[in-house]
Amino acid sequence: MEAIKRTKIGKVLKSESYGSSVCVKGWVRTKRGSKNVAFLALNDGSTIHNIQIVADFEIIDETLLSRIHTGASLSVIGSLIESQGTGQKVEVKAESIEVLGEANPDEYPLQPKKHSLEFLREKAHLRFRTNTFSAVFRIRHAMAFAIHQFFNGKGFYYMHSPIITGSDAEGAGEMFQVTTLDLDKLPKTEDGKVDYSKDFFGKLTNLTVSGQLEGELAALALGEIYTFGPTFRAENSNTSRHLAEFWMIEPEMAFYDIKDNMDLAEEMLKYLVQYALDNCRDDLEFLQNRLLEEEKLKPQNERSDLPLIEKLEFVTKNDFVRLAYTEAIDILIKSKPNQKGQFQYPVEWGIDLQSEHERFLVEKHYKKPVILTDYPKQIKAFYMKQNEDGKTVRAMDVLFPGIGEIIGGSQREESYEKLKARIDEMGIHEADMWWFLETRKFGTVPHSGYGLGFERLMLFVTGMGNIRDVIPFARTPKNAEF
RNA sequence: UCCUUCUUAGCUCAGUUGGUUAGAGCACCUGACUGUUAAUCAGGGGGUCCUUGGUUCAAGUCCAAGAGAGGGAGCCA
Repeated sequence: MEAIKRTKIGKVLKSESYGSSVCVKGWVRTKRGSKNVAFLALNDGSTIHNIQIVADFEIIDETLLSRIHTGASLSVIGSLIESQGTGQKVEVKAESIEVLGEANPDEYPLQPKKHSLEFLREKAHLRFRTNTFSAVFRIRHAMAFAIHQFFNGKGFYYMHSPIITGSDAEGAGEMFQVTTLDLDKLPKTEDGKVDYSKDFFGKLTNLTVSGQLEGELAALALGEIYTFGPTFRAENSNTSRHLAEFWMIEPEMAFYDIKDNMDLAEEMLKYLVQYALDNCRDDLEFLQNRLLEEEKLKPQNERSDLPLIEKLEFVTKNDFVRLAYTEAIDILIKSKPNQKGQFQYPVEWGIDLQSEHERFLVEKHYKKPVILTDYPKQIKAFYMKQNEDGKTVRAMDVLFPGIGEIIGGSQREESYEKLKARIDEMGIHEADMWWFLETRKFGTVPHSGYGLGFERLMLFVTGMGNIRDVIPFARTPKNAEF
């Protein structure tokens, strides 16, 4: 038979050229049979939907069909016809089927049924082949693409901050050390310490915990930049919201004050959510239905207020609440759970807000995203701009329902003296920070920036509950399989 | 790292106050069925009850330690 060019299944399903010959390739999701005919659901990743292949035993050899099970890969040539069944509009009546790769049903772990996410986490190499994960990773692509589109459209430059860093002053968490030294035979200095001058870079180096400091350097010349890359934290965090390796978007903007910063963050989040609504409809609908099914098993009070798509639409249509830390503490002190002593951690000015406090503000009190600003300086990083009150800094955290902090940022301290004083106060090694300080010495300007956790955005957009399920291969304590 | 729950067939799970041969549904194999929608119906094969040690006449079940996983917390994005 003459070769026909493959058409992706997403396109075939939208076609109405009945009678035309098509070639589709993909992986079998289910096989159903009766006496004279078999039905194969075929998926190639181009859409959440499968194409139904009809294999008439008078045309397709039954021994060939016996080699086909869930998971097998096929190339099918046939004619596109209007479906005689009710579940789909079009289907392919097979004229020839080539088995590209068999999948032994005794060994292939995926079945045409619901698997637990925990089970699929251990089969991360195959979970792309499930509806849920193919939807999640198509959306992940769309979000990454939309981020570039958003910033490019605003004249931001995509800046590549280094992955390996020689400064340990970033202060965002425990770091992974990078070395080529032989750990069994470490070179030592005279006083018995490791001699890093013998290491690859001639000094102690780590994987980055943030591209922010380098991002600031670029912003103070290019104007508006963003980074988007992997970030590494060696924290022993075992939660559904933390990874040891995750992706972060960090815009830095010259001449932006804290309000400009908040405006940008809000506009960006709404743009991204709207992009998903406009471009990932089928996948969102699938994930929404999946969540609704899952929630049927939960007691009423644990169910979410809105279905996924309505929740996303709500975010795009409503302004975020903007609130100073001091006001937030007031609200919390006067709140019912506090009056009734239901908070585990007591509320008073100066504390770092705990999950339970953030959740109260976002999920109970306002029921919408909240941007908190002007935190006490003691609980925030050294580079944040100090307010005139001497007590607070121009930090901003964007809090989302169900997720908590999705963005953390601030206006940056542009005064050389104030920044240096803060570095001294916090005991940061000044010699490592000379380059950062020089930007404030030479032509300093007010500027701002923030960090968006890409996987936390993914949690929100997909409605998934565990961050390990929105990144292809999760790196967490005691787990770097695949 | 802390608190808590869990670990039984390939998957999801049941297994009573400790008791004799450990079960179900799905998946797989065989057969039936005139186009199915996670097809259906009948039959069949399939077990290191997470590991180690202990208590007991007897442990899937009780106790201890360890491993792994889930949920919550801390750290944060």
